[in-house]
Amino acid sequence: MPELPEVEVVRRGVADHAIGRTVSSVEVLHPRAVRRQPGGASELAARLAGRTLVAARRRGKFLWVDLDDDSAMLAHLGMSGQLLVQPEDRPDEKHLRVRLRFDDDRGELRFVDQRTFGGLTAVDTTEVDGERVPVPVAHIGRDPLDPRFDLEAAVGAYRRRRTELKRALLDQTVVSGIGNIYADESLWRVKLHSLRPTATLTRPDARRVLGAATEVMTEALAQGGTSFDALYVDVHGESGYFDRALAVYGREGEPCPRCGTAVVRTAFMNRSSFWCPTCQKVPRRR
DNA sequence: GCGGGCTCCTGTTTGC
DNA sequence: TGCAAACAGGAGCCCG
Repeated sequence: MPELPEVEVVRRGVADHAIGRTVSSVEVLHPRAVRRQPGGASELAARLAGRTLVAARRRGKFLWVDLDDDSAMLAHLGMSGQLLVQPEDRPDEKHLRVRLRFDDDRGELRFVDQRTFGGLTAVDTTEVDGERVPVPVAHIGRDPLDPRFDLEAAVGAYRRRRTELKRALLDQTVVSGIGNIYADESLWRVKLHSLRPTATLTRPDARRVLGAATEVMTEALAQGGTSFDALYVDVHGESGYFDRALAVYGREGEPCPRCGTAVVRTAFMNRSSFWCPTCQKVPRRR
């Protein structure tokens, strides 16, 4: 699943292969990929045609390209989305959803998405906290890799919440970029339980868990970078992120790398949490 | 305003 | 062997 590190790899690819180019046409092959676009496929095509891509930017798991008219092309990869720069004569991918052609012959940009949780939209931008961002991103918090990320503000925000720690980590409005995989890995690193009430977190606890999230995503980014192929804007998972050093995620029944206790999986918000029952004590009061 | 549960979707895996 | 159910999960939306 593309989380922050994978989206950053894609952003770099878009920056290298698509910036400075001018869109000539847009073809939508699946309406669900543009379901968040007011006006649908025709509106997306109308807003993008003739526009030049100015800069590739990211906040958390949201990726966008600034256009030369102060609007933006916003992409979210969802669970299975990819942005690929492909030669025009390359056969269409099975799950190709949107195709952007340019007014040059350096390949087309393809949005490919098997499970269609992702999407592409052309949107207005707005000023938030001294920075122009797409309107649908206005409520998304800065991610820990953002130079302007405010750690102490995030620590305070977590401690004010009346919820459980993992829920808070997955909430993109406070701190963005952390998904299910990195939430579990971060909690394991600092020996905290996913159900720990955020109200009982000490400031050092909150700093440690955010520090761990930053650390694990930085490490994954370093690995994701190595799988980058200059021919593609590549986020195809298989090669890139299965050799990540995951301690607990997806490792039910395997020994905890720290203490050897079998990793446990529990249901959480219609998905899974992986954790070590020895290192991560269940909070007494919930 | 905030918290929490539901929903969307499809290929793969698991279980009977 | 074959079919059906479970599973994966980000984020918008709606309700209390």
